[in-house]
Amino acid sequence: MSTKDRITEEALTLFAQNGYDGTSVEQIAEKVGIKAPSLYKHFKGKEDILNALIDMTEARYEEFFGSDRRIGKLPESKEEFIQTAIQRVSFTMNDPMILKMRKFLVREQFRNERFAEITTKHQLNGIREMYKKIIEGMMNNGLFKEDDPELLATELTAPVALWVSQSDRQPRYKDEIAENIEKHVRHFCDVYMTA
Amino acid sequence: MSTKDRITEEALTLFAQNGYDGTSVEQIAEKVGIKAPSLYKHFKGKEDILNALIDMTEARYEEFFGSDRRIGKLPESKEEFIQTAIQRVSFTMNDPMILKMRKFLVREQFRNERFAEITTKHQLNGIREMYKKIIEGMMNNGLFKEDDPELLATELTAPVALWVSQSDRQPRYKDEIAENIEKHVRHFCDVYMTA
DNA sequence: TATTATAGCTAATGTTTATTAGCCTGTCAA
DNA sequence: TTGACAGGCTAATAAACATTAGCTATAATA
Repeated sequence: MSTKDRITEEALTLFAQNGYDGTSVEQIAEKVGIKAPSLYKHFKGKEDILNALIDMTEARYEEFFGSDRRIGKLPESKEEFIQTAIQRVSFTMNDPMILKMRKFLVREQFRNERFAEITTKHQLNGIREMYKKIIEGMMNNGLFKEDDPELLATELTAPVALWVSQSDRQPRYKDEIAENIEKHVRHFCDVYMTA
Repeated sequence: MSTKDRITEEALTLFAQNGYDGTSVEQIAEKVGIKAPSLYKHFKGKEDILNALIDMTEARYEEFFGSDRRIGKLPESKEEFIQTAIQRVSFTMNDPMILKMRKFLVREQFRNERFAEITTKHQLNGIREMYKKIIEGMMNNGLFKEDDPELLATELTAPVALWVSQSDRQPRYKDEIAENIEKHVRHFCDVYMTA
């Protein structure tokens, strides 16, 4: 892996842990295994790293959740819907890169408009839009009762998003949170799915 | 107002805006109208201010949302339930002190266990517990269909919490967010309330 | 009235931090 | 072989920062 990539990698880890203002250029350099001034051969300055990171975060997010291909084929039963939903959450909750990106965003969301916007997409609109499409499709297939897909997507994803952010903050409750999520998803399906 | 109180007040504003690490003791002093060294007549150091603030945040939170008296009398109709719910959200979203406390917590939630815990209570468990009690009571009065009050409370409050945090981040969408919240609350009531 | 505590101030200190200047070495193309 | 460049290094710099020392004036207290 190139030094430049190692820098962004370690910077993301540190920014997620201690925030941008709580991280020094020297700390980043040390983790990479170089001296701080060498870092300026790859980036113009500290803020340049931050901008590279937000670009990377956006790109990775797009890659993971953006494409319609991510939806894959529509679940054909209640149990399949539940399984894929839970599996998706588990991935989101445990993948180290996504976890870091989420903590990074939560910490820096107030830095400027762009950060705010990406944070909203990342933890609110993105996943909701995805489920809106899935639920819409499954409504057409008669697996969901007729209702507003947007509202249903919100009611499914919002509790999950909140619990995931709790697990970022208090990882020791992960198991309990996973249970809550499963219970919630099952209840949601009982209420809004047919049969 | 005492100088000590003015210090915590201005510190909260600045910490909410720029974070703890992004705020200098000098900035706080300037807003208060004193010089930085004078601040040490009231607090042992910067971290001492932080701790005073988290105490204050917890106390205010308890005051606003903690007591059972906050629940007041149970709503006696669907429309009353909706009205009080929306009114509560509007207060939460717009009260300047609560808004600052929330931004402060979101920014500093990873600082230590205590911050994490208070953040979870503040934006997750606290409000859910309150609505769990309300919904439980209204179930007994026949206004809600029989169901798990905890799950219903989650499904009501989680989307609201997420939208409120969006409005902290992107206040220009406040109106749209308020609309979404009202739509969501009405849909929730249509599904889970009787008649 | 004499004294003491409070709460402000200026000046200073030591540390941390981001960044720059300038040097050295290994790699690769001309 | 020469020359240029990439990417590392050390040393230095200037600014920001938290904090301390010590002075002073005012207000409360004895």
